[in-house]
Amino acid sequence: MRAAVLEAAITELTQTGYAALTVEGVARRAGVHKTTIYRNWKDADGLVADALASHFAADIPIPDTGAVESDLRALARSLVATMTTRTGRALLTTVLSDAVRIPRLAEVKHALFDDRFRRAEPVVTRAIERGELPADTDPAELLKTLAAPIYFRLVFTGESVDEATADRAVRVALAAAHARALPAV
Amino acid sequence: MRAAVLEAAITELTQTGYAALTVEGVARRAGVHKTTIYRNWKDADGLVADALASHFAADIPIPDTGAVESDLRALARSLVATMTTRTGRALLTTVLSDAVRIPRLAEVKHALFDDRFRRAEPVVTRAIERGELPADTDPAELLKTLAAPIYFRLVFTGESVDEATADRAVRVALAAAHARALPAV
Amino acid sequence: MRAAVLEAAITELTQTGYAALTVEGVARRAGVHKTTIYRNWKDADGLVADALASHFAADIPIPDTGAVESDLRALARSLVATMTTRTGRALLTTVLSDAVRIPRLAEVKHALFDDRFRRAEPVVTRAIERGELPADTDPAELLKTLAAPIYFRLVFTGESVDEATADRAVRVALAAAHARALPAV
Amino acid sequence: MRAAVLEAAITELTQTGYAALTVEGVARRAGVHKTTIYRNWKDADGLVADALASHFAADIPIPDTGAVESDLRALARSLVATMTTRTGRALLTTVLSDAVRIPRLAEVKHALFDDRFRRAEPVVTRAIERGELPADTDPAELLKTLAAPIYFRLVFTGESVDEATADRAVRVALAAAHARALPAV
DNA sequence: TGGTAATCGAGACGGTACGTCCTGTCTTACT
DNA sequence: AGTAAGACAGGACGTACCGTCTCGATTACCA
Repeated sequence: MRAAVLEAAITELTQTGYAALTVEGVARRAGVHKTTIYRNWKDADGLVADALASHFAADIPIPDTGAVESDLRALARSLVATMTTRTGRALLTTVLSDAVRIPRLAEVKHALFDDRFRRAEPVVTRAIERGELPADTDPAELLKTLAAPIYFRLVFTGESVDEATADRAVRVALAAAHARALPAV
Repeated sequence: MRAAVLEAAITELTQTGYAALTVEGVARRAGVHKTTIYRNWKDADGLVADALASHFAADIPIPDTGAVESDLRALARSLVATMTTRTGRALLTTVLSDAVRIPRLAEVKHALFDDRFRRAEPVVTRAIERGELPADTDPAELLKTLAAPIYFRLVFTGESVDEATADRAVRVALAAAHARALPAV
Repeated sequence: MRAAVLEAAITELTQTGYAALTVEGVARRAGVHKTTIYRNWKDADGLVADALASHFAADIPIPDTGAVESDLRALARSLVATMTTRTGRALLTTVLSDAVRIPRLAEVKHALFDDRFRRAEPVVTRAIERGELPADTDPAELLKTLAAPIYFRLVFTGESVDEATADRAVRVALAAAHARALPAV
Repeated sequence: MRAAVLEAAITELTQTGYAALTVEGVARRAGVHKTTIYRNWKDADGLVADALASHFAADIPIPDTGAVESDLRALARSLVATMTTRTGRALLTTVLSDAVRIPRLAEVKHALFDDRFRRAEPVVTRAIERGELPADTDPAELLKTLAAPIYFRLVFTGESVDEATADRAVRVALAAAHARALPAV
């Protein structure tokens, strides 16, 4: 039952959007009574948070190719792949819509974005150990510089986002990392 | 009347958020009847779009200090200043909430981001003419690289965003611009 | 203009009924602006009252055939003819709907029903003078007895009302008039 | 709940009339939410029809005194008693207001008038069996002749209606019934 | 003939009610 | 004990009219 409801929630989310999602709609789609949902989740928000969390729970693999550039490229491309699906877009708009006000959504956002970066940090530390990056490189910072333009294009400008975008992000991030060691421009 | 409604909409937006905004609520706050709003705007969305547009209508000044770095710094800092107010944050999340589905919001988003960048392009072209940046630098691309990490922090990670963030963005953008002329890392 | 509005009101009355009649609807149909109606009539009720009064203003002829039975028959048949038209029915339901509460409608009712009887009284008094009816016959009473079953069928039972109904009403009224002179049954 | 709503509807009907009755008003008075009314009744009309039906549900007793005159007198007087209360008058005008257009009201009218007459027919048939009335007397016809002047005065002329009116109606009805056996006047 | 007044169309406004959809709580009955 | 079913109070939706108002534009009349 729980699974059916969560899946129905994801479907509604992708089809009608977060704003138009209703508990009754999810219940109908899941073939379940409204009260059943209210028994298991506090809100529509709680339900959506759970649905998103369980749907995106599958860990993304942390690449280890031996070279920082290909590692970063793999990371960036997997990010692009995740977020250009219909569901990925739904996730984005949902989480951006009102996460500030809805604690459960903020948690999901944290889990899906911040944690993802933290888990990828070894990619950077390994590169530092290999001497590919300056010793004082901040892994979190570099990864944000990597992700930022991708998310920016996804969310703000309507531009198409593809592997080329990912690769360009890698170049920018590496350039910035190397530049950090140089005197300010 | 129109002004009162738009202002009330902005207030509701900052206080209760986009999802919880109701036409009746705005009408109450503006001291206006619901039907008056429906006479002038098709939707709650249309109203919100108008409110956002009018709120951000004040043109940001395009700096021209004679040096690309200080120009970019001025741009980045003014962006940070705009978006770190309570209202700025609220409006930012509103615009992002479901612009995919709501054409009027998409228009506002376009006006708010794309147009803003276009108006700032002279900053980059002047720098190219002065020889501060490689001749093949893409102005739009550089400006996106500048804005991306700021918006990214504002929207995704809960980190504080301040002038230091702005300055760091300038460094990254310039590093990336110069690196474009070099062979790929 | 006045004429166009009154005519439009009658049309609306017959087509959509008194309850569903709106000032705006009448204005639309009359090709006139709403305010014009409000300038000339206090209410929808006032408008309807005027419309009915002017439409039914045409006096019914008072017959004088020389014999009470044919006089009454003419009266009854003209009543049937008036009230079985589409407009006549509209008049009936309008006037019955809420005349108690709406003074202007009560006036119209008075004008259209009571006065009509008063004008017909000579028919009875002439019959009394001719010796066709007992000297103590109450003209108003007799005419009400004549009209009552016709209106009753029109308004209460859905039965068809035609000339036969009119003639039957004449028989009953005359029987009652003659019986008045006899000892109570 | 149902009872509270129906009672509230009757009260609104007597106080403000059919035209001015609103679903929200009834809901307010009944201490019930608007949607509850819409769940149980299709329309304001349906609600009113139900309210009227339940209010007049109390069967009028069919008299059997052994003599036609006193039987008819009892019938006529009970009719007068029912319809001269404030509520009775209000409900009468409601039923007549627009029954042509509103099927539910037509049903109620049918139940209120036709059925009531049908139930009273034994009064007449017994009188025929006793030889008090001609064998070919049409019971329905006689009862209509009895009721017509009472309703006529109630609805059209503003005259007071009392027991004397009832008794006069009895005399007229009996005179007409006897006259039927005689050659036409 | 030119100004004044009346009359009109046009449409905005605050307001009431419409009938619908959804919320979140509750009770009942099944299983 | 958990569920389907569904009633309920409540809030908001977007629409149709209400009756009032202000604003020109058009007449028409009179000075």
